[in-house]
Amino acid sequence: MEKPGGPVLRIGAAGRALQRGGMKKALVASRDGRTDPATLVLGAEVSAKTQIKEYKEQLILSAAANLFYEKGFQKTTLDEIAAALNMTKPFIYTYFKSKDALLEALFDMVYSDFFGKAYAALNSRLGSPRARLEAFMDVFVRSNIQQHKITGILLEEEKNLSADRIAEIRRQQHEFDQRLTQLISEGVEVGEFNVADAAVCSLAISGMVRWTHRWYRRSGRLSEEELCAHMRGLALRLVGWSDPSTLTRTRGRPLRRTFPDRGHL
Amino acid sequence: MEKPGGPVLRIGAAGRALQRGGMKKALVASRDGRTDPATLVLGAEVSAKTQIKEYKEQLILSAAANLFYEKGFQKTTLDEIAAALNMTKPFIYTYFKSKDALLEALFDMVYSDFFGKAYAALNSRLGSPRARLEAFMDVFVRSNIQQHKITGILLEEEKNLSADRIAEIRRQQHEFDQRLTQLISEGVEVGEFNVADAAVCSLAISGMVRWTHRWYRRSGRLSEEELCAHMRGLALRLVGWSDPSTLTRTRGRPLRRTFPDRGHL
DNA sequence: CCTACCGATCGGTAGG
DNA sequence: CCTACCGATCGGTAGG
Repeated sequence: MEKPGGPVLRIGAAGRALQRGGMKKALVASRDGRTDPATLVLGAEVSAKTQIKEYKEQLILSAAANLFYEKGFQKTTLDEIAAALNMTKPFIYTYFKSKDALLEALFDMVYSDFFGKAYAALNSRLGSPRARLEAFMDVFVRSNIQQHKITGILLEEEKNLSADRIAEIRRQQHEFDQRLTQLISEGVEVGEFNVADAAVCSLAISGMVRWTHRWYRRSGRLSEEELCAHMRGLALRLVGWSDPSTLTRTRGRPLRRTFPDRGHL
Repeated sequence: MEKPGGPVLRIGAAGRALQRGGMKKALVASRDGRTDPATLVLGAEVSAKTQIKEYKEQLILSAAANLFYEKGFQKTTLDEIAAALNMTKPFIYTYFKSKDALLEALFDMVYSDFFGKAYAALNSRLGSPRARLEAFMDVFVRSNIQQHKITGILLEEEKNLSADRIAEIRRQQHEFDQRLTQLISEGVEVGEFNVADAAVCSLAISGMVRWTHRWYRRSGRLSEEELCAHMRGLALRLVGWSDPSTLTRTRGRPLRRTFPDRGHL
């Protein structure tokens, strides 16, 4: 349902070169693998410079994210981030105005990417509540595991942001919860779902998914697809899904006749 | 199923006195409300001193926990903790040997209390898997909401502990996951539960419950009892519970005839 | 139980 | 893009 690898912190060939040989080799790898010829022809000098600038910002953020994930934001020093890039601290200050700005940039990247995709899945006018919930779960789970380092940072370093940013994040999180709750309520109205409290159910789903960043590893027993399938099935259980095509009604109440996750498990 | 208020950081009359008037008033409140006459008669001077010492440790930990929760461990200074107690920094050092020791003590308190209760519920030889799961959920949810500040600290400040302590915590967490998985597997074997992957199901339950510390407030819409009831019902859905007394078998497979959470919702 | 202090760390910058 | 540095913060302690 979604291509692997969002636009956030692609650590591909250049990222691996970075880990081996530092910033300079990474820039060479970048030119090899990522140059867009059209841009070079049309945009000439200026555009290439812009591209390199943005790429360096990505490399700095990538190094910062790795260290923030391993040691935490506060225990990571700018000298360490610079060392991971084979550079020195003032270099970072030519791209980011402060240590806090690095953390903010990481939040921006994930949030702008994730909410867009999640809301597209939740809101799509095509499809039953069940289909939309499944599409949403796919986005949600994949975002958590593909960006699992950044997901961890988002959860644990929130308090290091400015009060304004924290308020903004809480607002977005609240809207996210409301939209998922809304989808569940719609499912209840059309008789596909059956829940006592749509808000609690929505938060249960969020917790179940967000906790995965603590235990799931791509190198482990379950593939990404398998985890998604399990999580979709479990979400359908939480919303009390029943297939309208197979249910009969007893005193106005839908009676479940299939296992909600039979198709996946 | 469990009395409210575990032995961890009881912030009762003395704690409130602390917030109003600092350490000295809190000690007075302590003598009023908590003195055990038997101890005074038998243990005389020494025992009373020990009691006061332990009580001061509790007050320090309580002040530290509040600040760690609000600002995070690293951003909280010892001077701030001392100020919250109307004392100065060296006072804290007569009870704890370092800032890290404060965090470790908080972890110790919760872990020693919680795992004991949780394992008692999980292992009790009396009762069906369903009954044991419900008892466990009750302990798990209540622990999360009654100690919700400390629960938050446990989750977010783990990385500030020593490597040894982190390893120990991971080991305990892993054992916890395995025991819950074991209960689910037993339920599947006797036909009460129906899950594709007991380990994933167990982690889904943990995530669902642990996330509550992010959104549940006792002052909100749901009472503690109501939240517990919802969470029990949702856990039963996740494990695919079906009541053995009402199910019939079709090709060897139990067919669910009741809503797993009807009793609660 | 406090006053007064040390010493290390680290974010940030001047100047080239 | 680096060398070299400043200045503030803060955990921890001496001495009373």
